[in-house]
Amino acid sequence: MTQTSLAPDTARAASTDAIRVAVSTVIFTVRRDPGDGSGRLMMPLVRRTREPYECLWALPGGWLDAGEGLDAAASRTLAETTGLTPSYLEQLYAFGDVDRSPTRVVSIVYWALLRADDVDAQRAAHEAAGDAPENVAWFDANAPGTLAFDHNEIVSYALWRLRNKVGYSRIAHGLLSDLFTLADLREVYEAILDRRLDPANFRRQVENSGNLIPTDRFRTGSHRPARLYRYNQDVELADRGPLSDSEPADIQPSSPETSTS
Amino acid sequence: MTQTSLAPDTARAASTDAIRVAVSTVIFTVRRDPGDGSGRLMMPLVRRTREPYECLWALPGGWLDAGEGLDAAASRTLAETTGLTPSYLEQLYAFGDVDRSPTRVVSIVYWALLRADDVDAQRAAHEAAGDAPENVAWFDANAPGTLAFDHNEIVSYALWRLRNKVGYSRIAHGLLSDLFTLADLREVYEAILDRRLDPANFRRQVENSGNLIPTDRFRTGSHRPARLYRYNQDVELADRGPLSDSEPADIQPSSPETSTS
DNA sequence: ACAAAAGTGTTCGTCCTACACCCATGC
DNA sequence: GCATGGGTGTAGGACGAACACTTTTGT
Repeated sequence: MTQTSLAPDTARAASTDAIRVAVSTVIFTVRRDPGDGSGRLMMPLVRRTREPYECLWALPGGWLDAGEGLDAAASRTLAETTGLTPSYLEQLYAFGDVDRSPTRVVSIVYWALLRADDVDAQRAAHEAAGDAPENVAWFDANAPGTLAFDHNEIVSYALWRLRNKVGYSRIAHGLLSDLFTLADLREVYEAILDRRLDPANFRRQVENSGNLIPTDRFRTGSHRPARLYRYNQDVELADRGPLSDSEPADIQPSSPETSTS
Repeated sequence: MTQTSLAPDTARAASTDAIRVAVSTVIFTVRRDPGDGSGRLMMPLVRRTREPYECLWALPGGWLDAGEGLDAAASRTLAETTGLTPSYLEQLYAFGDVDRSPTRVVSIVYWALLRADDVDAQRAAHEAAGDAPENVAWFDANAPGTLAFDHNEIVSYALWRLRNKVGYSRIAHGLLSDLFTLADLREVYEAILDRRLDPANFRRQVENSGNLIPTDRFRTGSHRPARLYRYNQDVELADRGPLSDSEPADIQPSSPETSTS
């Protein structure tokens, strides 16, 4: 599944019982709602241009190449289909039910985070280069509508994992730019957890966690200026267990080749 | 920081070799040490009978069949290679580095738990039926020696996950029989976490968790009799997220055939 | 009687939560 | 001045760690 608009021509056509391996990614970002000004968790999806599930929206992804690892395949297919390069990438789960696709496909699914300022920057870069990806649209991660394959279930699982992990790791920082106020950070937490947090208690929690380095800069413009903070780079972005040293999920820019057609 | 040690396109192998999908399982049980009487975390491994890594010990597993789901494949290959049927089974991670095997193999790895009383019972049943699995031996999960492929790394990750999960779910119960004392349960926790726990505080914690139902039976034989407890079956064995309702990792007996992939 | 495990009680420190309150800026 | 978000202080409750203590058995 999840061959988005990517060419599956390379796949051997005949053998019906071959098990193919695909890689897909659930990628989140937080965008400020123009309405009430609160942050909303958003997700880019790709419209399918062929059967099965033609015209339905699906997770970005593609086939695993014989010469690339799983992490690399996730980065590559994500860039090819959406033009985006995430700030954080982690494997989510392998989905392999027999009936999840008309042909037998095992999907290694990743989940990723994208910094708010990167969304527009990367899109603008693609616009300028004339290689803007087509068939990509942004959806409310909490209500993406009916998706292709078992992708609704996958998105639910990714959301569950994100909400869990925000409680015991620093992944929320993967959604912010280098400098941010505590209100920015709290907005991300509130978008993920979908509930309001006490500003006073939130401040103390993140200050005591030792992850934040206060700068001497402030953001002005409304009311009392708010201090800007930076991440402590010594601390891991997220707890990934003993696998964290093997491949730290740092993404290389990986020149996105125009291929969405 | 943008450079990740990824195989460049020059390394993309000549033939478009098919990517094969394997399923392996890290299975844990707690056995009482004959020496000091404390519980020890043990793990069955299978000796490889062919290249690569011939004669080295490896995780039980096998190839994914075209007509079976991932969970079913994990149960089947585990039974085929070790003759064991676990009490708990959950997907761990998908390993797919290009160089983790001479041929390109993506391994969907599961981890499983086995009740202490099931180990001997299942082994005795196989002895009687004359289909006792060969090339299977039990190892200390904390020091299994040098294993085939990347299986040392996989075992480390499974141990990390087990130690984490024992803190916020009831998986320890997957290692005990139906009736058990609080000392039995504590012994399991101590074997997993590899440290001693205060009996008094441990008692209150598990009693307040609502997972235990006290029976009116006691275990006698040494010192003051200890009350026997039973699990509250209404509570999930482990927190599996939104996937828990899809396939609750309950194992069907699935006739075990002796083999060693 | 004694040892040892089962089980209870109490104290202390830490962390989260709610909420009152002060501070600094734009208007 | 006044509204608003930034930032501090503080009291109360939940919970875990440490440990003293009582209970009940086998020997």
